[in-house]
Amino acid sequence: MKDKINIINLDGNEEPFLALVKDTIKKGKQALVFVNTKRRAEKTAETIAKGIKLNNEELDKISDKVLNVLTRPTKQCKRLSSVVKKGVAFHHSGLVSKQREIVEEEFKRGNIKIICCTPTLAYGLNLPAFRVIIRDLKRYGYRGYAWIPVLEAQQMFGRAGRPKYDKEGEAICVASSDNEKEQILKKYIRGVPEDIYSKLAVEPVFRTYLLSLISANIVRTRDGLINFFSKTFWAYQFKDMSRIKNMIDDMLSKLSRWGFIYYNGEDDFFKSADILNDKDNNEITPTRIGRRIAELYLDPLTAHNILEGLKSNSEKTPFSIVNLCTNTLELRPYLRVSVREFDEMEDKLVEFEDEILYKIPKAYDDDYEEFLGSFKTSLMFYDWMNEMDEEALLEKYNVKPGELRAKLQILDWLIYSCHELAVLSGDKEDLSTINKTRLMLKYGVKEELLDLLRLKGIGRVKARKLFNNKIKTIKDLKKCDEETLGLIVGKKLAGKIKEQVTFKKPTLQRELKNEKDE
DNA sequence: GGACGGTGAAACTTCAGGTTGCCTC
DNA sequence: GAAGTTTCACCGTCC
Repeated sequence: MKDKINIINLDGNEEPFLALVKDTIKKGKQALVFVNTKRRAEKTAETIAKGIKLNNEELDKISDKVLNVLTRPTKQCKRLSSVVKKGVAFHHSGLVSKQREIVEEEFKRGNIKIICCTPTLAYGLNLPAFRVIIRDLKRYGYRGYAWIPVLEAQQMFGRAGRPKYDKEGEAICVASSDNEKEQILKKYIRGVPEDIYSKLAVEPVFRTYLLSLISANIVRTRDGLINFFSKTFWAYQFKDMSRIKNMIDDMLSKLSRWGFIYYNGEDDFFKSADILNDKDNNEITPTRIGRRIAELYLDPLTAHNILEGLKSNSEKTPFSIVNLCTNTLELRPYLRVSVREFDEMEDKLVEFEDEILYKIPKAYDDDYEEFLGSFKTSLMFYDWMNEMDEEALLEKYNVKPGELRAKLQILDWLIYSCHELAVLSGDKEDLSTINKTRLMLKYGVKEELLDLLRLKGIGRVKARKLFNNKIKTIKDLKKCDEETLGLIVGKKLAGKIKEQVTFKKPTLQRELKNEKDE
């Protein structure tokens, strides 16, 4: 297909993107509007919803569905629900996954006409529209406010034109001045995409792959590893094989020092690899822990730090486990600690100091700010475990429901990994605290509610209700008559609960079941 | 005189996303 | 860079 480039000059008072959106709907087509922040995605969706006349029963139903995805709708749920009524939606990582699914599905079905989104929708998903409007080609990043990469813009352009429905598609960049128009033409239309670089050179990626190659029995000697990496795109691009060899040696040495690999013929598992470098073809074997780390897809450094933390003499508490697992690369980026919060964080730090299982950096250290960020993130998890109201928690930490869920999911995986590491390192003492912590996080409850949560149909809210009515255990539930129970949790659920406690023994299996978003 | 509320300017803050990861009846 | 949020000075009103 041949690309056609047109420049449209819009005049009038209306915002250009609004005029474009209205035109799309008039044509009976759909559009994606790309913007540079989550907030802007929501605001733009609201502006569009106000500016168009679209409403039908089907949309009312979808709006309702979107509103009631969580037990209690958050501000964001209400906002999304109200724009969906008009056939408009916003889409970004802050949405709960169920809501994202609904928005995508209903766009495919043609019910939702316009989606205002961040780049989430440019990747992976097959969500083509007749028209793609790129409202923002600049975004705040590590280099300040700057143009987005050409590759990314092209990825967005590529969403336009639906193979089955349209012969062609339109990708429209919005410029705010003549000068900007020229820049956009030069960079994105006539320009060349950026080079692609191998990610293998990034240390966490490199060490993870190195361990998994050994662990999966793909390569078992130093020579073999060098040979393997010499054939990668990284080596092709990087060219300097001697530096790559050094990196491999350094990493092997670390992995063996951490006890994740050993060299055959050596009885000391922890002997440093650099002593053994001359034995190029000496077989490298993963230790049991090393193999498990690779299976868990954990970064070996994370695993090492968790193991060191577990070795600490301090007593393990739910907070200390959460904090240990939060202070990892996997949970980055951490929440930001603003200047205003600095003092508050330091006060909290004094309060929780004894529960931190690793060395706290000094205030003048380079990594102190990063540490405070991870500390703040663990405080958010701690509030969640202490049953803080979800809306209040989102507000306090300035996060969106989807982001909280995503972070909780990663933490769950890390705490499971922590459990596995504790088992393999023979640390039986801490297992029950680790398991307990994982459950408290899964349901967002204090320890005292865990017994009640073994039953189906009871979540954090109902369990708290029962507990506050002095029904604290399964035993209490057995004693309580169905009528009284019905007054607390509703008639229907009371019956179900009674059935569970009378006939079946509640299983703990439910506890670790995947219950998405709730 | 002092407490209080409203107003607007100035200062400050924030800003995308993420493969696939483990367990499971 | 832009939009939203917080802070603060200033002013008028009321008791």
